[in-house]
Amino acid sequence: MAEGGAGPGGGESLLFLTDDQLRKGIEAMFFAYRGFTADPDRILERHEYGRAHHRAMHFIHRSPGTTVNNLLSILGVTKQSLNRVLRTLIDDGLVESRVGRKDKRERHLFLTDKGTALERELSEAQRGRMRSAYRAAGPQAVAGFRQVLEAMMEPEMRRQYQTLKDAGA
Amino acid sequence: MAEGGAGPGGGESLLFLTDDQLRKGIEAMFFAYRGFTADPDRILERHEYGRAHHRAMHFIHRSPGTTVNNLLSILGVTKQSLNRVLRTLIDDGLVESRVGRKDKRERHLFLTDKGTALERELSEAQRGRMRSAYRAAGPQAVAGFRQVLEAMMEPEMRRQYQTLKDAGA
DNA sequence: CTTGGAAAGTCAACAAGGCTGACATAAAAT
DNA sequence: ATTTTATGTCAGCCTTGTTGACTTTCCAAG
Repeated sequence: MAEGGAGPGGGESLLFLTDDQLRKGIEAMFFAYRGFTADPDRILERHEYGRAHHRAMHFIHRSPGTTVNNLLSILGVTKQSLNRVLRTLIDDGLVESRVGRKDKRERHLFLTDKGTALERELSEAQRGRMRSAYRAAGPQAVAGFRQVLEAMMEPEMRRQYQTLKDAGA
Repeated sequence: MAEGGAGPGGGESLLFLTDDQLRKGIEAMFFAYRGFTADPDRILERHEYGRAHHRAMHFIHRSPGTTVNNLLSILGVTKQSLNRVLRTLIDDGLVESRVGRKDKRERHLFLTDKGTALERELSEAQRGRMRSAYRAAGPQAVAGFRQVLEAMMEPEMRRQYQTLKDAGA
């Protein structure tokens, strides 16, 4: 099985971390991320949207009623950039923006039925690939995959991720 | 490679793959990739370059003397797009382009000393984060990480990755 | 109550880096 | 001699980042 050393005996950790091993990890991230986005990208192209629209829809679906500011901190882009994407989604009737009841400065975002349909199409494609990869690698590998990814995040993003993760669990 | 079922009780594979588990994997990829590129991005900004320059330098460093066409198929962009980046790197004296000895149509690409220095700065930052993540997660997790990523790649990119992986091993 | 600042969102304009299409050159292959 | 291949270049477009300036709303201090 894959080099890894692995097995029972974590003392090997140091041997393991040659620059070459690290480089392979870096390239694996690079190529895998391309695969990760490939299926949604093909669908988005047909609908004349981009990855930015997908990201917005994903997190609105994930946390319905979230505010623009919330979304900004999750996506890590400027509000102007997000706003452009959001505007086309609203104009096209995929997203609904409701003025806050308590604080009228806020806009609460929801997917419409049409938006929900596209989000499902996109996420089903993406989950399909993830499912195959998980099946091919096995449960133990999946646990390791998640551990390494989590350790790779910036602390602030890890907090965002944990919050989302816990909310959904 | 990891026998599909893995671990004690391969029967868990199916239970495991709820949409919620898959969604967490998707979000983990999203947030982790941001961390993955964060350090190089900061360095690149100081040098007035972008991620595209980093990618080109990485693979030229990885396979010195590679041709433009080779690089194109690895990076998966158009020649016009790559050329823009390559031209600035050549003009700035980070990359050298030598006419092929055997086939004079080809250009073989090399990092200059200056290019090597910047590449090292970038890759050291990136390896630093990868190393911490690997250490935090442990050798077994690393093996799983690599297995899942590999399974997630498009077949063509997996071939590219394997070739590079083997060449360096 | 009013006023001044902070917060949320919007509009305008610019830059990086993808893309396509058209075309030029040199070298290799037929 | 002709065609194909490898590379480079110009022009122009699109998406999605950016900053700066502005409006509306809220809240808190006077």
